[in-house]
Amino acid sequence: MLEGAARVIARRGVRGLRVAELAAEAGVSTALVYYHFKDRPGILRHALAFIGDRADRYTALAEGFPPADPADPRELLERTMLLEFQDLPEVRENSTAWGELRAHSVFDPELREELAQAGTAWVAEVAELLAAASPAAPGPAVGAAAERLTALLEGLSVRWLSGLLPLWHARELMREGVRAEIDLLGQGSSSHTHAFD
Amino acid sequence: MLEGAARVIARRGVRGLRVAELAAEAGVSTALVYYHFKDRPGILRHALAFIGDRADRYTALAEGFPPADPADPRELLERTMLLEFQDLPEVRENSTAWGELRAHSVFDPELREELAQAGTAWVAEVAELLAAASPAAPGPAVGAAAERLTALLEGLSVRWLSGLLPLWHARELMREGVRAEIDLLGQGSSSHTHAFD
DNA sequence: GTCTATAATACGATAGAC
DNA sequence: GTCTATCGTATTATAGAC
Repeated sequence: MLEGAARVIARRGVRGLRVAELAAEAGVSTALVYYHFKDRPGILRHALAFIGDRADRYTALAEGFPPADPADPRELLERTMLLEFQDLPEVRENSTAWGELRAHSVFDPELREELAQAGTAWVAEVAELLAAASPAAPGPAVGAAAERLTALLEGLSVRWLSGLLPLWHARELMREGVRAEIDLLGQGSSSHTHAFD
Repeated sequence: MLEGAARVIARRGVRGLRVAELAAEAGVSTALVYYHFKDRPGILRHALAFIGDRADRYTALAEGFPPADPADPRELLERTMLLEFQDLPEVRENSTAWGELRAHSVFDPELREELAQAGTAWVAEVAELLAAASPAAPGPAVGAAAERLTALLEGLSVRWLSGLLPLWHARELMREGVRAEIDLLGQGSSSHTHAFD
């Protein structure tokens, strides 16, 4: 039933989700949906949690996998970021639903808390990978790079999912972005501090 | 009336837009709204065009303005990108509405065409500024950098608007992003070409 | 062009049987 | 736990007068 909710959100968006459609998708009555989730916001809450868990699950895949496990940390980071850009139903569905929840949170303060938590954890994870790839870099610079990379990922993801950017191109831009940030971190902490504004 | 539509979209989102609310906002009856825009999709179409125009108008502001007009092209680019990150009602409203239309386009193919056009123009504009800031850089590299910077802007914008990122921080990350891409372009086109994947 | 109804329907939610 | 039936309301859209 939660899978059904994720599927419907990915197909219609958060506000496009109709309880009747979700019920049909899961092959049950609307009454049963309400029995389990109480009301519409309840559906959204559970779906959000489910989608978040599922994303964690396949993010964990980047570690422990085929070519070169303990290998180059830069490649591990690159692989992790590229996990979001795959034309597999589950990934596409998850990316779409997650992006929609993110976009929706602009208008729905209730969604923000859980989203903020997940978002912070995700940025921290990227920062950790980044730090491994560039051990000499100062903490704040790594944090900023992680925020930029995750924001870039989200921007590219929307373009891919709305068909504005072909998958291969999104992947290439993401890869180059990772390299750019790592280069920048490696380049050392000279000049680039500015106090104005 | 179009101002009203933009305002309501910024407040409730595309799918949260209610014809009655828009009518109230503009101080007219719902019937009059339908008289002018035909139906709900019509409202969206016109609102989208209006919001796009308004964005163009204030993007043009970055050129011809106070400190140092013919100055450093890098600073011009930086200023242009930062125009989206201002806590002024009109800017916030426009950013919110535009972001929402972008997000909504994932689910609504009809919105894509006009959105794609505006998006392409915007990327091209950034590419031009980028080329001016780094004249020696090869065209494709400049194009890629422009796509990354605009995608980064969009990702940061969503985070700012949903309260996940304070304005000053979004601005700082954007500024550093611009510098990173320009540095990268300046650094020359050595190594960074990859044929795998 | 602009209004006051009002029709038509879509949608969330619940009651009550099994 | 699960269903069928249905209620109440919110929302889009139109008719018809001014």
